[in-house]
Amino acid sequence: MRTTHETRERLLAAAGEVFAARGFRAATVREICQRASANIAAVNYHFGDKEGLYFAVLKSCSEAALKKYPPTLGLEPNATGEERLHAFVRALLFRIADKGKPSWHGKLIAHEMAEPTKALTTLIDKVYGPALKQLEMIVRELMGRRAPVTVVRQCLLSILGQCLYFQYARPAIQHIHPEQGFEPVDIERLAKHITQFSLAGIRQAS
Amino acid sequence: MRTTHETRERLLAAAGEVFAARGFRAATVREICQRASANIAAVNYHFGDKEGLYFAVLKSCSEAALKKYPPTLGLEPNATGEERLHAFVRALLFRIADKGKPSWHGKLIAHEMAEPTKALTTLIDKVYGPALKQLEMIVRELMGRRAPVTVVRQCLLSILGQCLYFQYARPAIQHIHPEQGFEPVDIERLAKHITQFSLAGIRQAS
DNA sequence: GACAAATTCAAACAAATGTTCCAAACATAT
DNA sequence: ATATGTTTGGAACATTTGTTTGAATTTGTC
Repeated sequence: MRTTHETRERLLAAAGEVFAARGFRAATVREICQRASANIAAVNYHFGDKEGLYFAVLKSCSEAALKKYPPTLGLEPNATGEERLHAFVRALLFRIADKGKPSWHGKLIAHEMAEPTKALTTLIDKVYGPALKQLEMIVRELMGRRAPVTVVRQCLLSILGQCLYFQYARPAIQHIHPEQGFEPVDIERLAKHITQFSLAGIRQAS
Repeated sequence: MRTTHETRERLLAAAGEVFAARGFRAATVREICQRASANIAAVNYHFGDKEGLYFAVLKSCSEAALKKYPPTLGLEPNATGEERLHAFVRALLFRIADKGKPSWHGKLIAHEMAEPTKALTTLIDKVYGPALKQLEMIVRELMGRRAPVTVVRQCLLSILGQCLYFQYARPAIQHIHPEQGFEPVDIERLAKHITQFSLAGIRQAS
């Protein structure tokens, strides 16, 4: 039988919104089903239970985010280390600031960090591991072969921290600095700043 | 009547642990009362409702954290901008990495960020506003009077991002880099790195 | 010691929530 | 058209959770 899985898709979409807005625990299957115009029992039928739906959403979102903004966003094959760092930062920021489906991803991850479920480690290994390796190679190239691993790691965390801060502290930032926008123009500016800031930090540490 | 408020204090302590571990919604008053060896009705009697207890914990924790690690931690009155930046970063990191009562604070804030309640804006205005102003003055001093406000703000966010990342992504960091410790020695090293990294970034942006 | 206020306690309540059940509706293949 | 497997619908169930209630107990004051 060729199942169209219409309601399954609708559930996935609705669950993305609700989980992102309320977090796993606070989200109710009733609200999700209502938004999806599905029956209450639909979640259990299609995903086993609420947790199964959550994992499916997480998987779907992270894949969508990485697909829409790959870490090599608009990069020449023979790009320099500086250009590759900029591309990485830019893609990461756009992934965070996106307003469509991938944007749920950021909020879901934020909830995961504050209150990790079993899904977190899986997600890190499968989705973020490769991206992190990539950044590590960029930093290593910028610092030279002789840089100790601990220093490379610290620089890695500094770069990631600057980017992910916007995911973590968005509500606070918008409250303290209401003039800070999150439009594409602002993101571009931000990406340039973080790249320059980090390049200076990296060179100083080399 | 001179009320000793013993159970009130015990509730506050127990609630700190439980709220930090599970977040506001997932925490149950039953578990809190059990840990505090108090009756189920104690929360409502002493704090009105669960939310009242939560606000009280948040207030108590943030005050304790700022008191234990003031932003001027071990600073000479005639310190240089570099020294003051280092002191600020160091205090912030220690506040985050603390294992006692103030450590709950970090996790509570993480939950607030992922899912803001009314308490967040109040907390930002009352507790974090002053500390942020302080960092802004340090950065401004380092960058010189002629630095545009937008650039200062970006550097501010870069510094905060590097520090708060350890609060936000602790579970992920510990999973990816299990060799990264959070002991006082590690924090000192980290504070030095972030300070140097940021100083280079700031000078580059000036 | 007696009285009043404050606190604790056990029990129950009301609302919300994830899940299950089973019949009805639907789609597909023979 | 019939049979079979799949999906949906509505209702009910079992559990959890925050809150309330009213009596019992403790505490402070005179």
